[in-house]
Amino acid sequence: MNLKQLSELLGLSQTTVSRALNGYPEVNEATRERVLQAVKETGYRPNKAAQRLATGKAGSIGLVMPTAPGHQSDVHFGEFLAGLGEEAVRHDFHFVIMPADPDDEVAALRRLAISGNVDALFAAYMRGHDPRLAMLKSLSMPYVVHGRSFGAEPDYPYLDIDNEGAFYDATRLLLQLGHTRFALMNGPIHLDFAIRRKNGVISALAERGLALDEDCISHALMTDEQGLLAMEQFLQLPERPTAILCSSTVLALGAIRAVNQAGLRLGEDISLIAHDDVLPLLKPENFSVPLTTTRSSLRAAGVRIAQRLIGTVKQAGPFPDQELWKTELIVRASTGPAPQQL
Amino acid sequence: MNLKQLSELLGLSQTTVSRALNGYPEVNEATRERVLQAVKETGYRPNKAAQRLATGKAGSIGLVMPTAPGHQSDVHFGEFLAGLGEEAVRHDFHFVIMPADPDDEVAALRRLAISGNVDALFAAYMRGHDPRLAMLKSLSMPYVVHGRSFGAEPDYPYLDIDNEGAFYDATRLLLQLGHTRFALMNGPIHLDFAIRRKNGVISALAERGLALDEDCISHALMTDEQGLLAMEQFLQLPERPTAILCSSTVLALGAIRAVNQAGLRLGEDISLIAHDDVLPLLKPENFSVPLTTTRSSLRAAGVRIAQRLIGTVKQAGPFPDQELWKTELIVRASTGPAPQQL
DNA sequence: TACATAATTGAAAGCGCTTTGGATGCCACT
DNA sequence: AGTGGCATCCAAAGCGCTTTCAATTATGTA
Repeated sequence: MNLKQLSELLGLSQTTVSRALNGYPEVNEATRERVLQAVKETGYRPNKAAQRLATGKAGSIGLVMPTAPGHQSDVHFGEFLAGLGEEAVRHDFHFVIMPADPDDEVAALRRLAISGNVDALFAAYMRGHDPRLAMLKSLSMPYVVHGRSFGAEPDYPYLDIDNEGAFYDATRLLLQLGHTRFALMNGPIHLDFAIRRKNGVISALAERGLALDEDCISHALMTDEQGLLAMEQFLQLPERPTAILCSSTVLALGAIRAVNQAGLRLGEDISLIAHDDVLPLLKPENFSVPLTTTRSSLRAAGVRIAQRLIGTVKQAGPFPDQELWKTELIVRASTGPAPQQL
Repeated sequence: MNLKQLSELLGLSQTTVSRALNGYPEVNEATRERVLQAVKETGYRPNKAAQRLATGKAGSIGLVMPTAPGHQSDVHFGEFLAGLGEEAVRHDFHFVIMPADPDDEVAALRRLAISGNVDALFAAYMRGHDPRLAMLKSLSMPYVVHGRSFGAEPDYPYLDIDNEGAFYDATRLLLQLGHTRFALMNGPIHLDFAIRRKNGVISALAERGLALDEDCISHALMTDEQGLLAMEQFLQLPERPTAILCSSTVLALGAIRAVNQAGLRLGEDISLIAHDDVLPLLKPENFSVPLTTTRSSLRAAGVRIAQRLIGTVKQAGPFPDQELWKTELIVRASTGPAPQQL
């Protein structure tokens, strides 16, 4: 069943039927009713490819999924996608996911844009001086970036959380509890959020005249395995840190195992604050010692970005170009006063 | 730059240029070279929407992502997607992801098929007597199902792992170690794999004249939280089970926490075997007591399904319609001889 | 040399939709 | 009666590609 058949069935022109379906005003209400009724009866669905060819609009947003043989799938990606999806489903939008080698993201993004398969683009895992920004700007297609790109002019549409503020606040709390020896378990240093979180820690420490030793920083993929390794390193330092800032609850998972294996007690010998993306899989309140966290829902960010993207495509009102979400600092049992010096 | 412009530039007809690009044999090699060269210079990219409209092929496979406000995102989904992606990227395929309410999957699948946006479909999270099978069969579109549907005639293309065999083998191992009191922490009972795994356990026990008590079975979402709760229940039973079969390492995470909190030792007081989907996030060898597992890579399954789907669309040789992968039983420290009766 | 055959190329007809640029009829108002 | 305005509707021209059918040229055969 296509438009032509439907219009013949109704004794109307394709034009009128098309207009009736797309809500144009110049069609008689009675006629519109008749068309809608016929659609219901016949189960007619417009062919998207034809619609797209005619309008240029696709009803979909494109994103690049970093993947490669051996590339670890990322829990955070799935969670964010769920948020995007939750909103997309309300507007009958879908995603076109272009899998791409992580080294090939710029090209993949361009391919996606040129393919004509998408109306808007989305990019995440931003890096410092990210080359994708220039590429996105050069396209005449709406886009929103999740995160920011350190070092780049902030003149692009983004949604980010206040990573620096989060880790600044977390560090301050630990300072107030009397800690003086800090360590940071961070994500890969080329990623924007890692840079900012590190800056947050450093500036809070600087206010007390403290510095963050290079030995007390780890940059690694955010897996529990890396968390374990990093923490083992920290614990072997001559001046063992007592306060740990941790970029993910996933890292914390491994870190805490290391703490336990060393016979130390979390929240007493070692205080730890992790950033919590609100992954359903890893609830900080369910850890055997519940985790103090800086919290911001990754999924909520997905919902919001989908809103902005879809809204822009549908020309539904202006959206703020830049949004910076504050995080919450939630205190649980993994933080406590610094142990007394012996 | 479109086909017309390109062909004018070359002084050829659109027909010839199109043929040159799509590898048709009836075009002179010299001409083809000339065309390919021009494409490189101009950066011409065929408009996918037009291509699709003309051919009916879209170069994409469709899948439904179960999602809804409050619906937990699933680590397993992301991992599987990564596998699909890894293969898709090799063939310049992409995905169209249709987010849908879990109760609405049949309709979502149909919408996806009718939309004309995809060449093939994929369905997962199969249930017993799954209604999607009839729907998929009625479509004239290639599809592959991940998992099977218990109770339905197995005449549809699927890739599944031998869930029953896996849990049968695991149970047998525990029996050989002298265990007699078993419990099963399973996924939601409506899911196919849960049904089969339960059957595997029951049939292995039956061979020794043992039965699985209803109190010793839990069916729940596979989160660590549910794992914790289920294990707490088990531990309070008058005849505490000593052997636990567990449908996911995620469940095991919570279960083990409960074991520790009860002051019991894993691998001594309690033996546990979990099914391992090879999630990068949760490696069983990294658990504080490394886990004995039945193993089958979810990601590998994704790769294989993408292969079959894409291969079918491209008409690249026949593929087996039904595949059943054996799992590996890998023994680590979480299993040990049954504790002596006191 | 004449004719069948193979190798190349093109013109044009769609694919199913949207949208431009009229038609048409009806009404109110000069 | 004549005019302009309005509400409806339609014919037809694309959107950019593939593919059928036909034309043209080159090659081989008798």
